[in-house]
This record gives sequence, C-alpha cells and structure tokens, in this order.
Amino acid sequence: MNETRWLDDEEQRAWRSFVRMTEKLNARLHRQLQTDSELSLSDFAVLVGLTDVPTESLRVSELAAALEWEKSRVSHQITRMERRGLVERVDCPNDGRSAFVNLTACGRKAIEAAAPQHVETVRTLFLDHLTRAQLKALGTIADQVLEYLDSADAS
Amino acid sequence: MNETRWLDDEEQRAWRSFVRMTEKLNARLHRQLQTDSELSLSDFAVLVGLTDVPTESLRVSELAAALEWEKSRVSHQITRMERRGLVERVDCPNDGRSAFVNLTACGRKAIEAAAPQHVETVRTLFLDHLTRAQLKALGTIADQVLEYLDSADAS
DNA sequence: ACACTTTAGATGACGTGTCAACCAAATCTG
DNA sequence: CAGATTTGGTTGACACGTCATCTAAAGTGT
Repeated sequence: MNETRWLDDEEQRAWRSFVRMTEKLNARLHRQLQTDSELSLSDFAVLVGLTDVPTESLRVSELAAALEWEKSRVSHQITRMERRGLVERVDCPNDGRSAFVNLTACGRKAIEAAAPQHVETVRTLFLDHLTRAQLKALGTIADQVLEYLDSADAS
Repeated sequence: MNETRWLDDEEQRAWRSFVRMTEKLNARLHRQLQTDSELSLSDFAVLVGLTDVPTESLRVSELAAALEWEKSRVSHQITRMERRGLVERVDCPNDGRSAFVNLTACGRKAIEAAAPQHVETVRTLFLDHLTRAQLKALGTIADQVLEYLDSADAS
C-alpha cells in the first residue's frame, strides 16, 4: 500500500472547478430543455441519434452503440418516450429478436422545435465565455482524455 | 425569431468531445467508487462535506448550501445514507425545525478508506493526461464559465 | 396574544440509470 | 438435427434527482 499522492493546490482547485462547472452546466441545460421543450437531455440524445440517420430508425442495439448507452438504459428510455409518442417500436422482420426504434412525426417536430433554443443555450452558458484558443485547447484536452478512456473501454 | 446560429465545425467537435468526456469520466468515477468502496459519488460528496467541518456535523440546509444541492435532494440522500449507518440525524435543540446531520464512525471509516483510491482514480483517468499548462488552462475556463453561471444564479 | 409569513425540512410521485435476471430467437457444434 | 451458446432485448429492483406539496416551528406586525 503506497502513500497516497493527494492533489496539490492547483490540481485541487482546477479539478473542483471543473466538476462544479460540469454539474452546473448540465443542470442548466437540462432545465432549459425541460421547461422550454418538455424534453430531457436523454430524450434529446435519443432524438438526435435517430435524426442523424437518413431512415430515422435504428435498432435498439445500434442506438445503444451510437449513444454509448447500455441496452437496458435505451430500452427503459424508449419505453418512456414511446408512451409520449416521440418514438415507436417496430418488430424487425429479418430478426425476430430485434426491434426498430422509429422517430415519429411528433418526435421530429419536438426536436426541430427544441434544437435551436438548445444550441442557443449552449452558447449562452458556455461557448460565449471561451475564446477560440480556449475552445481549441478544451477540445484537445477532451480528446486526449477520451483517447485513454476509450482505449480502457476496449480492454 | 432570429436565424439559429448553429455550431461551426470546431465548436461542434469540441462541445461533443467535452460532453462525451464528462459523461464517461463521471461514469467511471462512479463505478470505481461503487465497486471499490460501496459508495456513490453522492455519498462521497456528503461525506466530504461533513468531514470538511471540524464538528463533522451540519444542518441539512448548511449541507445543501455547501454542496449546492436542493434541500430535498439532501434530505433524500441523508435518508438513504442513514439507513446504511453512514450518517445520523439529530434534532437541533435551539431550533425545533432544524436537524443536524452527523458523520458516524462508520461514515468516517468509509470515507477514509475510499478517498485515496478515489484520488488515484482521478489521476489515472484524468489528471495524468493533462500537462500543467493544460490543467491551468482548464481551471481558468471553468472559473470563467462558473463566474457567469454563479452570477446567473443570483438573479 | 393572534393572525401572517417565512423558514427548515420531509414526503410522494415520477423520470432517470444501473445491475442482475430473464426470455426467446439465432447460431454454432457435435 | 438436438443441445448448448450467444445475441437482442425486456423487466424488476433499487439508487438517484426534481418538482410540488405539506407540516411545523420561528419570526413579524399589529
């Protein structure tokens, strides 16, 4: 059992600020979407995932892969969204186990209505406060960290 | 109704990476804490909040302020943690409405056992992949954004 | 003292997320 | 082809978070 290498002052401060920022940012974005468009960030993610493909339809497992969500999470989410008419499940003819998730007209309307406001909020709450250089730097940081996290996923 | 100013390529990419990183990071940290120490990040936050004061005891509202959580969230969390013996509620003698949340011996033991591993994980998953300059830059970004978010809270 | 408002906190309903168990169709293997 | 395994997905239990509602104690004003 080694000595713990605690965070020094700078690390402490940066890490705390970072965590606090992401939590607040997330809470704000969620709230904005919820109150303005009656969608959660999860709803939004699913709708984006579906609109991103030309058919506006994906099998549950494809959706799970695209969002990097667990299958069961997708399943629960789809169940809830189906109740609200945002998406629909359709049995797959080729594969009796599989199910398609289709975007409904209602779902398309919902995301088209929500997206502009959401983007605007991302700007107001976040992007507006960064210079281009900072944006670039942040992107690099995220990609570096993701490279590790993704590789660790694989193993 | 103005034209929506969609994100340009660089913004899109950086924002996506950032979101993806925070989600993954959060999931990993949560999982590590859960499997190694049987604590959630929320449990951990509460325990840190309590150990941060000399008395290891805070009123619910003070805890809520310290963590920037809603009172009801704190209340639910404390209820769950109390069931597991990590904290205890004690009626406040001065103020009949108020309740203290005390760290228990069990709770102190839990966080003391969990903290070193958690810090190590923060390093492995995140800090190790940043240079000092990047860490500093990230801290600055977070503080800039927080300055806005905090000011927006006040109003 | 009495009514009015504010404050501290608890609670219930509901959406969300994870884990483990499960089911049935598909596929592989002897 | 029969039996085992793998794959795609669902389900139930439970932790978590938010919102709205509620209770009771404190504080306020007359």
